[in-house]
Amino acid sequence: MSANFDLQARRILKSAKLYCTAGRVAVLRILLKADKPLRQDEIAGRLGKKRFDKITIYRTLESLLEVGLVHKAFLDERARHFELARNCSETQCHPHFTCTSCGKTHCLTEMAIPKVKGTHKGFLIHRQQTRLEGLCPACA
Amino acid sequence: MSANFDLQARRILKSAKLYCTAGRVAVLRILLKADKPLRQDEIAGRLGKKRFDKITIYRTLESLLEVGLVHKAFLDERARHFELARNCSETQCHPHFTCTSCGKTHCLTEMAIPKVKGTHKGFLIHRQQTRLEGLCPACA
DNA sequence: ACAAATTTGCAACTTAGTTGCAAATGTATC
DNA sequence: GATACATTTGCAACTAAGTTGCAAATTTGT
Repeated sequence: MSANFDLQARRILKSAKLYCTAGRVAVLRILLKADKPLRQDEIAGRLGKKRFDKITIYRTLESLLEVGLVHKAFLDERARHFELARNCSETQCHPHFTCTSCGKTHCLTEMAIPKVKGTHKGFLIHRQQTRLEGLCPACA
Repeated sequence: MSANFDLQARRILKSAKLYCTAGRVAVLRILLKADKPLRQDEIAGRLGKKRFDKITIYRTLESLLEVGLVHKAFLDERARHFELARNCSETQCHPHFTCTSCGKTHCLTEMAIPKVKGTHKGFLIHRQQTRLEGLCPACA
């Protein structure tokens, strides 16, 4: 299982034409296993004894962003959150739901958000992201 | 005109049962005149010679947030952006559009975003915010 | 004008993220 | 697997954004 994620991470990096380094494999592995957007320090925490400098983690995320493998999530928090660009179309990312009671964030990957049409008063819309707030099943 | 904004700001503060202080009037005035979400330092810049400590500005925004007069905008920037809760319904804020070419952000106040229905797999959705990306009229 | 409640400013601090550069690692080629 | 070149890494020092605690100042209701 563990090895599988590693292999998958390596394949992904290779096909994105990125140098396949220990740090990148480790970060990508964590993102592959994650079910929600993570902050730099959360990623660092999940690295366990494989320690990488925070700047390395930031730069890895930056590289993954550049090739479109990773997206930033827009949450009501000070730190940036990153996640694999999964369950996303070219024009729309899956919505993120944050519970106003417990504060936890969930990816609503199966939810269909109506898309806005391509142009509006001269604005050419390429991408759409939705943030939802309310009560999660545990708090409702 | 100037005086009108002041009066308006005072009235708003009064009806929100907030202490009507010079700092709050000044910040609210700026938000009333603004056509897009502003950062703390942008507000400070627009205060001109009326100087207030940044913490005062932050706390003012915090007070206005608490009574629902102000919202945070979700943009791809490090600093938080605040705007008056205008052109917003209880359940949905107007979308923010950021141009990927010039970087400017616009409020698309007249745009109707389809609302997600109330509940989804146990998630009770109260509020929805949309972020759009693409090319603005000037860059398209 | 007074007392109580609230807000303000300051200085010091935390947290998130960035810079520059030399050392280390990865990749392609022989 | 050694070489040369390109890219990435780690460090230390830094910037930017936002927060804290508290005493002094301001606002409000009476």
